[in-house]
Amino acid sequence: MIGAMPEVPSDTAPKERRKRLPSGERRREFIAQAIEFFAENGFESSTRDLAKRLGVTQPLLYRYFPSKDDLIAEVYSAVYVKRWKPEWEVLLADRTRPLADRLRQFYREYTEVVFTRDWMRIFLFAGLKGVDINIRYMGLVRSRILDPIVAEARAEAGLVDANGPAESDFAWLIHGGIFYNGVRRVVYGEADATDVGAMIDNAVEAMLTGLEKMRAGEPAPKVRSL
Amino acid sequence: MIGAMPEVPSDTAPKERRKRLPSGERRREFIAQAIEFFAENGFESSTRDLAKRLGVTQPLLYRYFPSKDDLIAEVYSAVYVKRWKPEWEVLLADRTRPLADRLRQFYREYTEVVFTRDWMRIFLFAGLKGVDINIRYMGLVRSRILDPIVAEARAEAGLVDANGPAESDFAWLIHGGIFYNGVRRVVYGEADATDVGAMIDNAVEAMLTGLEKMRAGEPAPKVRSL
DNA sequence: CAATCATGTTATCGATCGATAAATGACGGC
DNA sequence: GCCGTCATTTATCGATCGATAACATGATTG
Repeated sequence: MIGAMPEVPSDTAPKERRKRLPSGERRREFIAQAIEFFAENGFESSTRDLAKRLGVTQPLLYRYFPSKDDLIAEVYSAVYVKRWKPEWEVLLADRTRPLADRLRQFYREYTEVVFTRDWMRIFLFAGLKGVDINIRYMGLVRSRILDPIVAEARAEAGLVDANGPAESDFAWLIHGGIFYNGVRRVVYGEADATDVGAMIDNAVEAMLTGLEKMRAGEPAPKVRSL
Repeated sequence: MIGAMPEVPSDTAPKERRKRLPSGERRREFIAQAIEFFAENGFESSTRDLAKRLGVTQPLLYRYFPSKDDLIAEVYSAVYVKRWKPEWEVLLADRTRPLADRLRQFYREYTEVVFTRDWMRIFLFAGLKGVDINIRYMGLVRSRILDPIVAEARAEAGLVDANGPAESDFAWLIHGGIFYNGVRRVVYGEADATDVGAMIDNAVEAMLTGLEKMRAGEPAPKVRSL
């Protein structure tokens, strides 16, 4: 049946009839499309629908991935690991600039990655599925982002000792507020009109003033760096 | 087969062998258990597993609900509608008390409802499923909670005109931060150790000071109420 | 041009899904 | 104590799921 009617074989088009891609290229295409597919429809969607979207047959997926779960693991890796920018940690630690500047730039870059439909939805799907990768990711956010922010804020105020747990919690509060703004935008389709940059500016200011107030009850700094 | 071995009919126990509950009572039990079941396993879980948890057979569900989607709709209603407390709106508008007090009490009561495993997970599952009920719920939060908060803050400062969109956005930021704290607690199992009350107190203070700063650039109030 | 091998498809299995029809059995009214 | 009503179970249907085996085909190489 299929193939009997050649459905207008456009000679100009790349003639991408239906076959023969090199292994690596095909695999990359599978993962890239699987990200969007699972982000949109959830991980419980069928491999047949994914194959249909890819324009191949379903068993072909199993030539590239041993099981559906292995494909999903590749999706996780592509989204979580490969979109994390190590330069963020460098940026946050750059004491030649005021911390407020660094935070504004960081959250602009961070939201550019995270405030996307596939990142957000895959994060939420994975979280509800109970996979450990989300917990590890939040550990990364704490250790590489939030704790450094608190430390930088203390350093800018002339304090050198360790962070208190309350400060870390407050940084989580603002960070979570920013993140949830992305959830509202991307998952619920709200807040499109409002400006991300303005939201970030207000959030950064609230974070810094909140951290400052939180340090008010502490003893005066013994060493002033500047 | 079943019934041939009475599997130790404990005479002391309520002898809940396997049958005959009045219709209304059975229906309520189904919905109550379906909330926990779907919250834990997602809405794509099978009706057979739900029936097993309930100790009944799967077709019995279809005598009480026309379809699985109808049962899910009942779950939504039970979680979203019936756990919303109208007195929250009264509390927030009670101008005999300082706004900070009202906010601290409100968020303590609100998180008592929302920071539960089934509420949180059903909210997130429903959001990813794309059902409109979540969008309507967030409209409720804005109109009954956040906009009133902004209005109360302006009133306490002696302003009487309408809210600006930036203030509403900032209220969403802090509210989202509180909500996301619940996600971390309930969904990801983090932050159990830290105190919810302390987090709320810091969040309320940040919200009020943030709103105050946001009004700083505006013209002076023409009418002072007190 | 024929042999080879990796890519891709066809066909199909066993399990599980939501849902329906028919049989069963517990309980109250008489 | 029988009887009918209605809650509940047994049995089953058609669709869909992940996965596997067997077959087909295009490209490469000698």
